[in-house]
Amino acid sequence: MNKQQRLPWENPRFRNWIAVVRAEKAVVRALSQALAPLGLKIAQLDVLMNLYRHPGTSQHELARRLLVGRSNITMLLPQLEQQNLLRREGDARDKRIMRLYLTDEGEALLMKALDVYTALIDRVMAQSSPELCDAMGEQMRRIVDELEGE
Amino acid sequence: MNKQQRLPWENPRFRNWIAVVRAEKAVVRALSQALAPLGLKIAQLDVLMNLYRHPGTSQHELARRLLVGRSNITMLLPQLEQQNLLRREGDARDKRIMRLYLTDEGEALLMKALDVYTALIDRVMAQSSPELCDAMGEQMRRIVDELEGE
DNA sequence: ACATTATAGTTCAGTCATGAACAAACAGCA
DNA sequence: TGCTGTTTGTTCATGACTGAACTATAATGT
Repeated sequence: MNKQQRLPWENPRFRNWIAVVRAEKAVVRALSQALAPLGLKIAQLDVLMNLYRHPGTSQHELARRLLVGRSNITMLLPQLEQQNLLRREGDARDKRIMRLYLTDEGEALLMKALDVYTALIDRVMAQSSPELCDAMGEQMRRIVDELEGE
Repeated sequence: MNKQQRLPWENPRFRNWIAVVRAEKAVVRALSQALAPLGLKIAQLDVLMNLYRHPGTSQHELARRLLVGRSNITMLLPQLEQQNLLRREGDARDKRIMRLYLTDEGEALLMKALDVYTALIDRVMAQSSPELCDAMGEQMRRIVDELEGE
């Protein structure tokens, strides 16, 4: 019950995790600024990326993949739709489902945004060797598995 | 200008970074749930931790260390003050400054919360060797340095 | 001493995500 | 067919955080 032992800032694991949080926050901030000239928010970029990889996704699937609530998607789409970045089509068989597709314009903007994104990631990840980077990615995936139960 | 090369999900660095974001999100979610029985939010725990390490901090300093706006601190404090977790004292020399101190009650609750926090971090970080964990922490600190300019 | 500038904290309006409650559409089974 | 339960998307009230404007104090320069 020695108090010193309990103080987490002397625990390497704890300090390292704090570093993860700070780094994530810093990159998110930098990415937000880098995307601003394109008129895109990170959440919107996430949507466009997912639609590029999975055209015809329903709003429910999209919400699940992005780890956000369905209502969030509902409120995110009109902005993107009005900018002609994506279109929504009612599913023929199931009238509840709205299927989402990128427009050409949306795809073009996505490509620009991905250039920005990858440039930033390359820059920050270049601080370490590819091997260490891979090891860290693997470590992070194990954490997710541990917490979300495979 | 081969399109394949530009798609970031085939870029290991990019995929590894996505893993970082997901892991951070998962841990934050788990921590929120683990702290709920104590009646604490993560933002509140951050405040208590900082006050423990730096008693007498001003609100401005606190905001800067937590990387949040000053107004956020202003709105965070009354809840904690009403629960008798901390107290605010006007600085004697500079009447603008409010200095913040943990109460005994606040310190006691902090210790409980830290137990919860360290248990979670130990659990997720136990997925990897201490050496790898340290290497990753170092990597993250380099990222922060790179983005925030030392 | 006085005017200017800077700083600490507060207030307020706006943004973004959440979760509960809801309507419409579907699925399954008597 | 009709009843029941489920799923999809929307609406709404709520909470967290932000940044700009504001007040009060303090520091600086002449």
